[in-house]
Amino acid sequence: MQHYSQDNNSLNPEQKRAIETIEGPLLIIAGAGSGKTRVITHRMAAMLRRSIPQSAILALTFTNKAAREMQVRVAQLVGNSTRMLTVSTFHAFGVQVLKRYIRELGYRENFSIYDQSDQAQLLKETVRELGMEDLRDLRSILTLFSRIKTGQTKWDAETAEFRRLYDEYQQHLKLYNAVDFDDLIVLPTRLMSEVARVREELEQRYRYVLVDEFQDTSRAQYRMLRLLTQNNRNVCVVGDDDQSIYSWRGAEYENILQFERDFPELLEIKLERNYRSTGTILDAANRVIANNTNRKAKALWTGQGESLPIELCYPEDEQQEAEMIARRIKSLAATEGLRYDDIGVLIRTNSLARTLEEAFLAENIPYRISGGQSFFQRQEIKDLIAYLRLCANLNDEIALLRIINVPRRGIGKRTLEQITARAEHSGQTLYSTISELVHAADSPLSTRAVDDLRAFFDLIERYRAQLLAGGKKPAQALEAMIAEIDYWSYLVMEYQHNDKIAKWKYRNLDLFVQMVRDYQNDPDNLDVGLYDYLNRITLNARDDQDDSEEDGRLNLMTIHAAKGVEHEVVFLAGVEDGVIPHQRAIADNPANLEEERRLFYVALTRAKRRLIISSCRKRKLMREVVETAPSPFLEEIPAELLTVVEAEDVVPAESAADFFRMMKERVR
DNA sequence: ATCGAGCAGCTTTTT
DNA sequence: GCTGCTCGAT
Repeated sequence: MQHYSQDNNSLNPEQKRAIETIEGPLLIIAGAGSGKTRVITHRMAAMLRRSIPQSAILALTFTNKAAREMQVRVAQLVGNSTRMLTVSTFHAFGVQVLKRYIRELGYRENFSIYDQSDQAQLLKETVRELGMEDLRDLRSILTLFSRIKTGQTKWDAETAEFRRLYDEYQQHLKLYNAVDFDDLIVLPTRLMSEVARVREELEQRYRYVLVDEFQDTSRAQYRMLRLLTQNNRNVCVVGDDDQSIYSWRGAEYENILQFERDFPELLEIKLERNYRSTGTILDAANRVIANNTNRKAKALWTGQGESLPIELCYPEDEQQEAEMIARRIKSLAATEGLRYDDIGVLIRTNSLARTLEEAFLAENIPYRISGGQSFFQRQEIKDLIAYLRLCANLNDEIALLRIINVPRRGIGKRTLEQITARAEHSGQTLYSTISELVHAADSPLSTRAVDDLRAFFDLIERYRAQLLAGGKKPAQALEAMIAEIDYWSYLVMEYQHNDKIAKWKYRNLDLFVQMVRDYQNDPDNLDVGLYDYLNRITLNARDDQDDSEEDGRLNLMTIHAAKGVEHEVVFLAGVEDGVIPHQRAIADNPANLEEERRLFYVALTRAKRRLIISSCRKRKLMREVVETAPSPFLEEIPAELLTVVEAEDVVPAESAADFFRMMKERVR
């Protein structure tokens, strides 16, 4: 398709070397578009050909999507099933380890995984319990907790006031038999360093470890990796410091330097030949990223000669920008025979998506959006999952609190307060307190409250038995439960003004049941149960769509989500000062400017052939329209690589009226 | 116990 | 311009 993409059978000498070096530590610095994925998958295939058993190989990726793709590609290369090969994210791997060994830490195997909204819920509850009125910024507190837990931050005078809250938060997690995302990394690490048997078993099994997107590993992840590999020393990491864009989540590309120190005998290979982009695009990207200090020297080059200039245009506002992009996409599809899925529209923040989506809808362009709210984050789905989670782990208080009165069953604030007080007093979990109250002869609650509670208790007990009993089909049980709790009536009640929403939500429940059914019918999942499914859902929060069914669609995504992706044509929208670099990102720390530049670099290098950048003169941000200036990064692209296009030239007219006037003139 | 009005805070990125 | 939360009224 692309005349300059790499031939399927040929590998350049560096790639070959990377693939054939199987033993010992290996550091691959892989520039954008240098065939990184290709090298990793071929390397794994080479390992298998040398009779290294699948089960001895562990490949760690950054997203679930990347993991799936890698697994498929290796399977294609070896022409065989790769079921015993472990390809997963750090977090999913952590779950596996915890499932096997978490007892050593005093948890049980049916632990729940708390995502950020569960965490926020738990934090709120903890704040309330400690009687701290000052709710302040929950999110920044959670960020602090995360940094404490992963060892990025230590308690100091400034943060001391939250220490008690943190301890309490931790205690609650344990009591609920729940772990948060950071625990998925931190607890396995602790297990490996504190329990000799765990580490021995793991390193005996995983004798060969690969890590993709190494520049985005956190310190905690690196610690885990080092423990796992420092005896075997067969560890291959692949990364590019110029593409490190997750420092806000704890990524430290300095891990590359640490790796060199910890594995001094390593072999370092640089992949600098770019097979993806035209010379123009690559040149622009190189020039931009050269403005960053503190990077590993690297010179990407391509065999490609001259090519299309990068287009730059300045629409009046986001409306005009969106229309321009939509029409341009249509004309590209018509004149150049491009498929919509050859095109990517990249944005810095999710909030920019809406206007673009409207324009695509208006122009009938099928699109898919990655990022944004996931299916599993929707209220109705979270409700259902909470039921399942409670059945799986009766201690999961966050799940219990979510659904104890959803749909309404008469267990209101007062009743709940009484139960909570009692539970706190006796140091027991809410659920066992409920069990006690339901069975007790004398109860401080009214008869009616007890009856309502008993109905709830019985419901959970019954479905718990059904859902967990081997052989029984969870999907059927789930379906029966939805009917029994009459979630439909609940939706009708809640959305009486808008039965469309109610219907839509109910349909989502159906979809969810279908997903559970598909999962339980998949022969690959025969040996796994409800817990595994729930865990998988939590970890798969974002990329949950069936990509296979989405062929032929335009890709609209954040730059973060675009990592590892490439497109023939890339539109880069909203390239304004304050959007990229994002104002918030540089406000608290000017050093973040370099990360914003890397982000811009990643965006540029997604394009193979054509790059179209737009920067609006005005933009509606929050509630008001503000004048915007072009991103300073644009000045870092040499002018001769750019051609400025008038938005009006691309878009026939600003309004329908103008459009018709023009048409008339033409006819005349 | 439930509902609705009014208000606050928010939109940086995600496993 | 939206969501989620609190509080007061029923």
